[in-house]
Amino acid sequence: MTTIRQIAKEAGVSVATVSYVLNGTKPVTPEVERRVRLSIERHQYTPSDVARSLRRRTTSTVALVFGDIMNSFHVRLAKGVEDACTRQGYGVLLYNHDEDEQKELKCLTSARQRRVDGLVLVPTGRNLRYLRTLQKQGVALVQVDRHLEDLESDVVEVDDEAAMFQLVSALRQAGYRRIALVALPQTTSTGRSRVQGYRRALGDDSSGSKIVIGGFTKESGYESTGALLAPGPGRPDALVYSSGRQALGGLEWLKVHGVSVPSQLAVATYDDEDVFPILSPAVTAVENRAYDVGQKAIELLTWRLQTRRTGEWRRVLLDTPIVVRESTPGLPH
Amino acid sequence: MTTIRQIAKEAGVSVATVSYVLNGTKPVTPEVERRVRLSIERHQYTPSDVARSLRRRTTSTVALVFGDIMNSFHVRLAKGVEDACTRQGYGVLLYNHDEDEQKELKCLTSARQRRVDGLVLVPTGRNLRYLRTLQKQGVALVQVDRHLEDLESDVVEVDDEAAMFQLVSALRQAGYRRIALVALPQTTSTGRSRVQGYRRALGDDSSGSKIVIGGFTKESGYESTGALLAPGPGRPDALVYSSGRQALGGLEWLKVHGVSVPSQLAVATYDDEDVFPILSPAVTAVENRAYDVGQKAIELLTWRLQTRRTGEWRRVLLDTPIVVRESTPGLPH
DNA sequence: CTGTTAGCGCGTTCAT
DNA sequence: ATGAACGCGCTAACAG
Repeated sequence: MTTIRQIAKEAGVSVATVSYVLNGTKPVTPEVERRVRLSIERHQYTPSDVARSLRRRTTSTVALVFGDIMNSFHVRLAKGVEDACTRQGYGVLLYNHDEDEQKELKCLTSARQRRVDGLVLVPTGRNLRYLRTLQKQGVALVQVDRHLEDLESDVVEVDDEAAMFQLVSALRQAGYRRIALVALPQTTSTGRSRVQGYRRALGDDSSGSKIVIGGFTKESGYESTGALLAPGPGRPDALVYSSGRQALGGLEWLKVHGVSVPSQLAVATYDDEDVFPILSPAVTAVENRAYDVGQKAIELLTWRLQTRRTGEWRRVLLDTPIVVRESTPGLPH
Repeated sequence: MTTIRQIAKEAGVSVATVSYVLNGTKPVTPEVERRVRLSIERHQYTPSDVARSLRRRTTSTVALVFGDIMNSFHVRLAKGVEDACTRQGYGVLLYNHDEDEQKELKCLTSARQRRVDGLVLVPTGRNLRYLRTLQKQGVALVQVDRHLEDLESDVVEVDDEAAMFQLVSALRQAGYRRIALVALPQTTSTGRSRVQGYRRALGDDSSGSKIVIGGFTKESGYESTGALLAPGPGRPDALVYSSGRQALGGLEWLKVHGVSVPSQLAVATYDDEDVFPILSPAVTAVENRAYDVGQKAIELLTWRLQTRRTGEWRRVLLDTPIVVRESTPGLPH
């Protein structure tokens, strides 16, 4: 592979000069520049980013670490991050931790070893210590979608509590009385906020309250639905899912077991999967602004990297409109 | 940031020794090893992959370049690639080209500059020359999902022609007579194969044949459906989409315009989006084995990288079962 | 055998 | 416009 020295030799100049031409760092005689460019062209020469990174002590790379790219929230997040990074000249290294603390640590280790400049993380377990050393070493960290209580960093989230409160309140006002919730694991801030919003909306009247803790997968939605709709008294008249994946699984259960939506049961969910509009009935959902979250995260990240400042952490809370559709008759549009 | 020299100094040995301990390259006295490890531990030292890459002339990184991660095929592909790469110790750099030739070139340029070892590419336009120089420079290239006719490389694809042939044949045997097709742009091998399969299945009887060339987006599916179902004679009794995105858009059109599936119109599509089972009616689809494609691609890639062989290109063709559901009454399961 | 010295890989940047 | 040091880890050749 061609190196800067070969270009220099062929153009009859020093390597420094070639570097100046390449980066426009210092003025260069037109004639010399011409010769250099010619040689570069002839060899299809491209400077090595790895050598460059070594010298500059930055890699222009950010790691994107989250649970599972098959999750619609994460896909959009990835797209938002990717678009923003491309605009800013950053590369994106992709890591899935599958909501497993061990795997997450491996991702973080690898990212550090690769000397990424920044880290966009949907944190799982408590790899606190490690994240802190990362920060100390100058890696810019942005937590997205959820955050660890004991870790100071920039954070970009959606206002989960408010959205869930709004959704459940609207259901109550529409006359639903036994509103059940499929929650997320309470180990995540997101999971907790959504339950809080639900509780606050129900207020003192927790008679119809019913919560099952589900997971992040379609399968967990399927099972949780079965658990909530077990025959017996106090069968729910409305079901709220905490994630799009859960809802997809849940809808499958309902379809298989012949529960008709919305006549027998109203359904609403977090995360606006892009099929919800075309389902029959179309599903009411809390819009997930994952794309915006990704964009914003990179915005904060690049600001940190450019200013090299630390402290005064920012927390961005995006509000999330509810899109009312056919699965919840009675809700105001 | 800690360097190998600081570790060496603190442990009272030379940098070479530390390197040997790190990589197990040469045997080292237990006592010395202990001291080195202790110092490494104390400083949370991790060797820099960028320095390592510079020296080793490999980056243990592959670039994944495709149209748009929002596409279900690409998501699964990404997951397959990611899983396989993680197992093999490779990092994954993510690039979207949005089916735009210019952007694709930028992705490729960036990937080259970063000195990735390999490239998993869903090729768009004809950046042939550039891809060839990449190959000459030792970058392992695998084309996936589609391929450029004039570019020799390893290829992993799905047997599009066969799948479409099978699907349309089955529709004919079930009694459908006016089977319309929403195709993909004919600039891609995939787009062409799917049309070929369709044509071959119809045989001489092209009377009911009707093709509209759509794009890669949901929106294009929406519009194409409108075009095919314009009032008039010879209205199709079955509609086949060439991609999951198209189908999602198309189903929205059908829902909006009150066309009832399957009583007025049968629908089948390529790409098994994971909501198809829960739609009403559930949609018949050609399973997309994107995850397997990704796995296989990395398998070929790492083989190339390890053996450093070139030539004798392999082409892997995965077969894709058809999953018959409710949207196509009469089809055998 | 164990450990050291020295220089490489490639681009950047400061002093000349 | 140039020479040379530098960033950081690897490894061939060499010494004890």
